Amino acid sequence: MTDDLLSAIDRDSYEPAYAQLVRILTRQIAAGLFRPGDLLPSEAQLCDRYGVSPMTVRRVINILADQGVVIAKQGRGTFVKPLELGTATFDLGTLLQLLKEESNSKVKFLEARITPATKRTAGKLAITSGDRTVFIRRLIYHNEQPVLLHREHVIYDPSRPIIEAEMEVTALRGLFSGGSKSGLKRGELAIDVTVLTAEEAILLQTSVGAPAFRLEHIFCDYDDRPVSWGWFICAGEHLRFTASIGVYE
Amino acid sequence: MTDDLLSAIDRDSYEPAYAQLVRILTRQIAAGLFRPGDLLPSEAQLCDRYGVSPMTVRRVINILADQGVVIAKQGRGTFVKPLELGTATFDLGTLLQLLKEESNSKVKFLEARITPATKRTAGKLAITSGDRTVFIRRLIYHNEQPVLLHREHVIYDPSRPIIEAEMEVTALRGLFSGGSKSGLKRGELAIDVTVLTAEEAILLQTSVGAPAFRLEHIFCDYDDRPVSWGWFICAGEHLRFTASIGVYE
DNA sequence: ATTGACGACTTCCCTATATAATTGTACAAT
DNA sequence: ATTGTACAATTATATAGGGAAGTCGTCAAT
Repeated sequence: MTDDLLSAIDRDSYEPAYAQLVRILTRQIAAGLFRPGDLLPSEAQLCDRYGVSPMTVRRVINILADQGVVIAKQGRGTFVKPLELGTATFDLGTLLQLLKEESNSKVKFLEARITPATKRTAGKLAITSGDRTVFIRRLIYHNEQPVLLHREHVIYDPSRPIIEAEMEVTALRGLFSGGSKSGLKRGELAIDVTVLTAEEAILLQTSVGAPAFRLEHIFCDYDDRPVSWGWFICAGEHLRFTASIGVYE
Repeated sequence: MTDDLLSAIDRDSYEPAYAQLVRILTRQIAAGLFRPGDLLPSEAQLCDRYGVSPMTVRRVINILADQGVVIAKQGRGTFVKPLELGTATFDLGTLLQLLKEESNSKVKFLEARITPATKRTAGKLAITSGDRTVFIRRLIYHNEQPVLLHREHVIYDPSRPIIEAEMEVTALRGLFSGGSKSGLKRGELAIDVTVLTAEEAILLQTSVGAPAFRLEHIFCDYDDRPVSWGWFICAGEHLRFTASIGVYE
């Protein structure tokens, strides 16, 4: 208790004042000193209490607010937010970490050929059915073990000089680390569940019917035209998305 | 072009200056005026260009930076970030939206009984095997159709007054909207894939072996002790996680 | 009892200014 | 060639304060 009350900004620290105050308030909330629904001290009070300027306190409140820890209501005060499932966010960090370590991972090209677009592919890429696309299949290994199967359709259009660069980017390495000259503007991702087909099971060296993630992606260029559509298949045993909600000290 | 160059802060607008500038810069980036890797105008230049104070520009840069659109490097400048898969974040918004509309969704209690903890449950809840827990099974309907199956183990310990409140919170409604008096501090979530067992398939009125999401959760109280462990099962056909990366105007 | 005006308090937005920290360059000294 | 120094440009942090806008209670007028 007294520890929390005695906590103060250390002016000699390399840690900026605002960061220290974020830490202090977060810890106080985590310790239960302020519970969900409680009113935090007003900004003026925090200024006096910690000897910082209003702008600094505002900055701290803003940070806590878009961390989702508190919510500030004009004219009323700043309140501690309760635990909400909806605030949980999952990312691809775990998936990508596997592949970041170059040494342990490698990519095997299975196939790359030019083929007319099916109706479905044409729909996804906003082209007309029968237009030519480059179809690519890759197998990504981690520790000598196949983990990801990647299928992708890339628009084949010699009139677009972008294409060449796309192929680079789509070379996975670029996709993950983000090549600077990509010419890609945005992408849409979606996660589905599926069960492995016979072909997929063989490639991924596991059993048919096993549950798997399917990560679909579409990338668009600066004219908002789709350039590539594809998806990764990953057996469930190799992947898990995790998230945390609430306050962590 | 000229449109982008002529764009200015409207002082009479209700939209704050910082928000307007975020919008302006975002649109310029989305339009390809600044490409990945490019250097943005310096903060001083932006001040002159748009007639705002340095603090306001700093706020704008900060917002863009933690949106992942740009990255500011001290002493060098602010750069436009390339597209990176790792920045994609998925949330439970779609899942929860289904259940927010009270009218279309209802919860059916299947079971709630006190039972000794198995080894696995004890491990998850950090109690000793054989301790009593409350086991709960629920079925969540949306539009008269079963969508989610929920299983949960809650610690049964009369000496903890929290328990009573937990039961409230765990009453789903509270879980989603976040009861203010929850007494819960934090939670861990994980998404797995699985295939439906016979029992699950019957309850969810779909077929055995169908792929499904499994959303596991553990909630802890203010002493960091686990209070409840459980998971939702959702057939894949009803759920899809989506995310976007890149710049949206 | 209801309404309306006022004031106290709060968060929100913005300006103006100053100082520190980091980086890169140019140039002189070694 | 390498090193060191000085300088300019940049972002990062912080101070001090003012006005706008929202909320809530008080108190007088109706």
